[in-house]
Amino acid sequence: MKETTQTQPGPLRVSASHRELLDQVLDKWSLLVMEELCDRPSRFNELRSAIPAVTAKSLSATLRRLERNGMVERIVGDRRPVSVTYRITPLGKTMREPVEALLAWTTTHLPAVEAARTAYDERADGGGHAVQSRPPD
Amino acid sequence: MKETTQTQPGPLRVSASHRELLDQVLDKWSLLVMEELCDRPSRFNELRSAIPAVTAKSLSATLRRLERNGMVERIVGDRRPVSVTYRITPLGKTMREPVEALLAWTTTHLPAVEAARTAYDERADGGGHAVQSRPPD
DNA sequence: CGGCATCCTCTTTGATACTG
DNA sequence: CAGTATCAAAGAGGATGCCG
Repeated sequence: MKETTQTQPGPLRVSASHRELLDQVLDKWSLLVMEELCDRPSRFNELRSAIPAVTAKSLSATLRRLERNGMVERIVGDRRPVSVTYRITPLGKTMREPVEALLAWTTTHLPAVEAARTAYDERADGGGHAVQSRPPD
Repeated sequence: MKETTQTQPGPLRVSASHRELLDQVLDKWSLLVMEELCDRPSRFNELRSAIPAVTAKSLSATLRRLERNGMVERIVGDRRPVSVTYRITPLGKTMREPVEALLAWTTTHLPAVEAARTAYDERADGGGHAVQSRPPD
């Protein structure tokens, strides 16, 4: 394990601006889209194919939001039936590292989380609360 | 063509399980609650005071979800008017690093994002799309 | 092909009130 | 104090249809 990073001093301040930005950038479809665009630029319908569960409306909204936040770039070709390509921006690329760290965390700890879920569900299922007494303060 | 030939950086796989876990742990109130509990254990109404915008219902739901996922621990004191304390678990602490990395990212890049937003809004306001021709493919 | 507009539903959230 | 129950409001998201 590498614990070279700061662990105990962190303020972990979650301001409204931070929250809003995370909401816009980590929402349901954004991560999938960013994942695709990190690999290569894609056109609208390529993205739809790559992410079958997304509807045109949601994809469109996601792309516009990401574009507005400077994460992706919308490139319109001058062909006839219009061809639009989306590409990740340099700013968008900077997001990759922290997001990957987060994803790595989920990969590492998902088993522990699932164990906790099972334990919790069994506890709730069995009857009352199995809690130990521990006087606070 | 290259399929999933990810190069140097990590895979960035966003599976359904990852997505679900992130949704449970990064949602609207969870980060605020975790932030509080990282500092010190707190009781229910302490958390309500610390996070004025949250309702009892939402806080309750958030805490139960975090508890189910093994991120926080619910400790019931044996006093008369019941005192319940919430404390972060070791598993919960492991989340702090990647979350802080993400928060640091927002802090670093929020100015760039806001600039992008302004530029986008002005572009949209001015009229149609200011698009440059760039033939894809 | 790449969208946006409309309608409609389903989920989430908040306000309020009540309980152990 | 620490919640739960209920209702109302809001919003995300899907389905469909049209347009450049």
